[in-house]
Amino acid sequence: MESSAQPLANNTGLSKTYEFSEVEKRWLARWLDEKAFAATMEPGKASFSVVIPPPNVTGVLHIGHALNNTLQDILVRYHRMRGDNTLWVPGTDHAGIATQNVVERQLASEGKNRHDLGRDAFIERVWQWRSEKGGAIVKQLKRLGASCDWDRERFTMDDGLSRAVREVFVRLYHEGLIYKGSYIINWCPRCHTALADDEVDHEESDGTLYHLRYPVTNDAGEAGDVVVATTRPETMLGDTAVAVHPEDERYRHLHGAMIELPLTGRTIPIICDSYVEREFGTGALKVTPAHDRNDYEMALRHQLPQLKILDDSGVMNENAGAYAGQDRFACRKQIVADLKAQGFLVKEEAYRHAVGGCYRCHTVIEPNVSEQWFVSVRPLADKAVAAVQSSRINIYPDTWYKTFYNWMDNIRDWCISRQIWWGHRIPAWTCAACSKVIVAVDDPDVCPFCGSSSLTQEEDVLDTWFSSALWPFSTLGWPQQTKELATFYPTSVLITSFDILFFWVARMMMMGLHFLDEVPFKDVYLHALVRDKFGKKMSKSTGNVIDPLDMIAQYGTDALRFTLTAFAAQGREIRLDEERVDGYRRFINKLWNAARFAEMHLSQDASIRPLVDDVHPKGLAHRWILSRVNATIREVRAALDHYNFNEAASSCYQFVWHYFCDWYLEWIKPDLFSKDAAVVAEARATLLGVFEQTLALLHPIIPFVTEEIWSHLPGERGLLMLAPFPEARPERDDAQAEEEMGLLMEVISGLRTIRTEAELHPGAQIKASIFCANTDKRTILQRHRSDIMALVRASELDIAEAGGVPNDAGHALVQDVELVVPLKGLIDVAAELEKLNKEQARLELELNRINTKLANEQFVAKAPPAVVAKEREKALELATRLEKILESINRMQALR
RNA sequence: GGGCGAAUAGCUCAGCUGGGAGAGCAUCGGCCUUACAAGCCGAGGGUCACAGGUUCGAUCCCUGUUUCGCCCACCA
Repeated sequence: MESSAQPLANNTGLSKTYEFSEVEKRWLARWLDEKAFAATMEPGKASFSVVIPPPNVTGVLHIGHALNNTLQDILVRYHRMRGDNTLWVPGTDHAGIATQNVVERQLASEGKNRHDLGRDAFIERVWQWRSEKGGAIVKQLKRLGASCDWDRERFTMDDGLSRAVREVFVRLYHEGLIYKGSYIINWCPRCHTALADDEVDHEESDGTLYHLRYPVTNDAGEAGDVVVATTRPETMLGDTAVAVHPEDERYRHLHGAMIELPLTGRTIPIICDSYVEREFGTGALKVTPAHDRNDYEMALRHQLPQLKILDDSGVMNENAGAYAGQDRFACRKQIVADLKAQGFLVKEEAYRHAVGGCYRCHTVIEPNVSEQWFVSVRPLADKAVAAVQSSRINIYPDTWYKTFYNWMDNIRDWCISRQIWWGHRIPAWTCAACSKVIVAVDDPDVCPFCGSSSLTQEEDVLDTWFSSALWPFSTLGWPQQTKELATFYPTSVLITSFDILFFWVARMMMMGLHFLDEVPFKDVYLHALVRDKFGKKMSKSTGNVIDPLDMIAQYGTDALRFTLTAFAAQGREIRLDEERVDGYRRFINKLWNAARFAEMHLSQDASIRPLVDDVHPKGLAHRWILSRVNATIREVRAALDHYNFNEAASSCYQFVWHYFCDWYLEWIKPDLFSKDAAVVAEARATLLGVFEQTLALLHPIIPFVTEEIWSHLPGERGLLMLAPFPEARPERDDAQAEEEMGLLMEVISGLRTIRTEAELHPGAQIKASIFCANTDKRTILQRHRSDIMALVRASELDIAEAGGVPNDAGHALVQDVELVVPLKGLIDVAAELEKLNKEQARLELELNRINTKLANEQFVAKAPPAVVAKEREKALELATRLEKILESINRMQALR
């Protein structure tokens, strides 16, 4: 057929501007309709699987989710395109306390509480809430483009997972790794439940350190005083001893003495314990075993009684005597006042210290002694540590290893019971007849020990993290031996935020290794927290929250995804700046416009064939861009294989904008418009081939725009998301083309610089000379003479071995090549000079005016300093501009 | 108290086992050149925190200092 020298009709399929909102909606629907995200389990293929860190069912998508799920989606799409059996399991977490709080608030607004409903009705109510509102985050994840296998969505409370929870609990119990015991735990007086150590947030706060005088009664008759220091004076009502360090000389005479505890009339002993820090406070420590962990442990060592003075709501109980019924903080004030009145308060000093709060509701937690269920984690932790040490699990970035080991070495038993209703109720029953405890997977009807049918199930539920710990295998069907489990366990990588390394990641390792004897995931990638651009944590109260849904609405999902990817450098906190999102939106737009250009040249050419493997274009630019594509493919693959997401993004960006658009497309324009059909065909084929590869390469990061463009490229094609991921083809590496293009690009840039510096009109045609003594380089330059001329707008270009540089010429040297552009005669010097002179006059006038103003003492003294400063700035600016104008004038005059 | 990390252009950051100091944004100058002014072509801008050391050579490795940030921890 005839080659077309005309641009093809403007009636292209791609709209002039990229309407991301419409495109995203359309493709998401299509992907879901076609079940393109569904896992495959074809024999003989490699497997790639990921389980989503299940967001709380109460959650809404925040920027952290957006980051987390973008990174997962990139890997999942990448591996799916590589042809692996790929599964991404989605789901949500029942989030015990958080969800119960939400529903309780709802009830409160109706003037009710959960006890009004009773346990069963309340749980029913939570399920109802979940079916109405619990799916919000799932929709948002879809909108983000998350290519999860949505038909496999799981919920930590659904039947299968609940079954797994029971199975695990029962097995651990019978192995002696779960036990019930009385111990001091963190108690939230608002949520009315125990909290694990890591569910307590310690925050610095300003408090007061009270020094209290306790009178000593000594049998020998030498009465004296001991002064103790405390931040929580109300707990003195529960003191059962005062401790001093055994080697503290100051208190040696008091060993074995007794103290008359003020306000209570109780008498308590002085004990010696080396836990006491002699340097702190007075060196004497009041001991309140029921309400302080260290005191509790000390009390065990000394067989001291535990006296509880607070109830579960943080209200003083009957043991508080006259203070019973007071709230703990009100009581604190009262006690201080009373002690002061009776002369027992020695001093108060301001004191900054860390106070523990409930991680859900931020209520100050109260250490409390109670009956709880625990997991003995030591044996489980040892397996996890061994797996990491032997590299069966790798952690990225590797800075986390040390933290991980350190934490695992100091791990304590895990308190797994929670005194709430929403969650997996502990599968333990007590027989009223024989008092034995039955722990079983299935609800027992009768006591297996005595046959009695009066069994009472444990009231407590399990810590939310208990079920999350099973997530990698419970979601795959365990305890059944499913095909999914066989295909996808262990999962390939876990991507999560570092702040749940211990809550969750470590516990998954323990459970996976214990029950399946295999790691739950081979790699762990811990990403940073997303902060604002000043490095501050985002929080509603600070008002610096960047809402991903806003970003999506404003800039598009792809722009947000690309931004997050570009920021995801390992081991670095992410300071998200909205301007960057806008910047990457422009990148998407650039890609869109390149697509429009490509489409213009490709769409109506029925004979167009994409580049096939055994065809090798001859044109330098084609060879060069194919070589660049190869390099980029390698970079992106290597980056993704090593979780260097930012590098993948930056390679793509560099390739698309600078190699492909700035150089390649500009370079091949003459080819595309050529009269020579072979030249046109080669250009079109290469353009199509390269563009296809580019889209495929970018797809994992920006799925929507790439899929849309892909669908408009000529030829029958399926979904891009299921197309093969590009592979580097060594036969297309072309060092020679890279070198030649490198030289030409430098020469062209050099000539452009001369043009710009000479202040030539960009449209003006120049006559340039190039002198190059190097024969090889000169040959290259001569071969591409017309390319150079096109790209620097030269009407004439001499390429010679050597020559002289005239005085009135722009001159530059790149790669041993002298670039010369004679300036004379290229522009209308007279007209230019007139323009410049006018500008000079204008600037001088203005400058004069400001200088006069600044010379005026009155002005400088009385005007607001900011105004004066601004005037000075302006003067400086004008002066520099004037200087430049004068330079130009000089140059012009030299040309005359 | 223990541990970890960071310090590179005005801003946000790359710089992946030692040899060229880089990107995006912002700034300045010039352009609506037939994909893109959401663009193009150019330009300016850095004692790579500081001080030592190793090396032919240090942003990079070592030591110390300073300043930030984070995590863990029972000093009441």
